[in-house]
Amino acid sequence: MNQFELLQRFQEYLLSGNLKPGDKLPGELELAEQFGVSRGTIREIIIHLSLLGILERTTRRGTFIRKATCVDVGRNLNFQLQTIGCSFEEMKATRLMLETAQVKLLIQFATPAIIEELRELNEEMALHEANPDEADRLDVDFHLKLLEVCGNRVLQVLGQVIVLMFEEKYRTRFRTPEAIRISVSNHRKMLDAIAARDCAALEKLVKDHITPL
Amino acid sequence: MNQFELLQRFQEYLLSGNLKPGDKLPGELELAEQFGVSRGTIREIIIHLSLLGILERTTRRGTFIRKATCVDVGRNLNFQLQTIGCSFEEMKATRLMLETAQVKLLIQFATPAIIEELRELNEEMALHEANPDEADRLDVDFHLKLLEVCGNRVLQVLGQVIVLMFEEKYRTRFRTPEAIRISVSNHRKMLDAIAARDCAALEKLVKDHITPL
DNA sequence: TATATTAATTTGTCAAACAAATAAATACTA
DNA sequence: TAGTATTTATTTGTTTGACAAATTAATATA
Repeated sequence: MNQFELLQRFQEYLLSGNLKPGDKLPGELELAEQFGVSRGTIREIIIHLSLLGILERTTRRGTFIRKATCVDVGRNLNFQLQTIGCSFEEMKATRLMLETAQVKLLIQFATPAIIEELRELNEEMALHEANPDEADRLDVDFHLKLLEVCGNRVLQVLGQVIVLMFEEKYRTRFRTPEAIRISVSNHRKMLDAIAARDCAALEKLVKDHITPL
Repeated sequence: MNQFELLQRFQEYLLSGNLKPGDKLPGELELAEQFGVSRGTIREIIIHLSLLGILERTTRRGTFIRKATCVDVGRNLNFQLQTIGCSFEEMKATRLMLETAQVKLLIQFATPAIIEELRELNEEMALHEANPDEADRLDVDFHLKLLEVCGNRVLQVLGQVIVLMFEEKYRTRFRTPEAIRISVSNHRKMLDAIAARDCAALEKLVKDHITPL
């Protein structure tokens, strides 16, 4: 039995085990015995799933089921895409496409409370126009929050992948206070359009926000 | 140094190493020394990346850079999304979104030669309406080919992930000869619309193709 | 020079060991 | 008896060593 088969069996064990986030798995030795391999071998599988964010290992306490977040999934996918080698233009076009697709969902699902939350995030970003790193982080948070609001976890994962890739590539480009100011301003307009449930306006704003990058 | 940090360092090592698919990595012992850990520890990282499809391990020959295919990415992502618990409806909505976004690109990039190639794929599928497995495979091929034509690798990967996830879920659903016949027929109409460079028609066909699933 | 043999390399797998810290069990005291 | 302190067992994190098996490199031989 090779590693891929063992992983397959372990994944089935996880999916069919009525296991909830927070549940504790048996110890490594017990699992090893259960799957008929040594501790080291089953450890490699456990660690793989842990690095994927599906399991959580607490030292000297055990292995637990973890509720993998979309961020984890996105982070992994991001690295895999990087190994494939995609251009900035391709990323940009895809981002525009994804965010255009978000427009209708945002207008449908963004409650006033959510809009307020987004405004706060954006205004916090406005305070850091002299600190590109922090502004970048808040910009990512802003867009991840937008994705969360859409209520589609598949879209959310794909969108997060793009946002994370973008941030990683974008870090190397110039990030002047003025550019940050423009971003914040664009976000404000977008939030206004969402609040006004103005689909067409939001679509145009999204386009104008991404195209100049 | 924990495993996540080690993984990070190893990923940076891979990305910054001018390494091409097929290149051989140093042996496990050498890598262990290089990263200041034991063989078992670095092994766990290597195996993780191997299970992700980024590295390829050939027994008694060594570890090699692998050109991770979209299939690998899709396989992993599929499991991760399952652990998150994405619904079929979420997948369907995302697929509709992605394929709608493809419309313009298809009309722009699909040369007569490519359209002919797609027609052949589709007609081969028509021959297998009594064989759901084979028809499924050809259906996947058809959609993967469509994605390839769009000329955007990011979109391509995201689209492939969805198509592959779809196929995995869809396999469990009924696949009657009639359903396959309808799919083939839809594909024919789509190809006609592409050949005619009729954006609106294609968009509608895509929607009608996915919505009933 | 070409071939055959030998040696070195490398992964796949297991076993054993120890540190460190937690959790459980036990003993002790008021 | 109840609460606390101590001891023991458990469990992960990590390293080391070992061996099989097969490939690759080096060497010896014809």
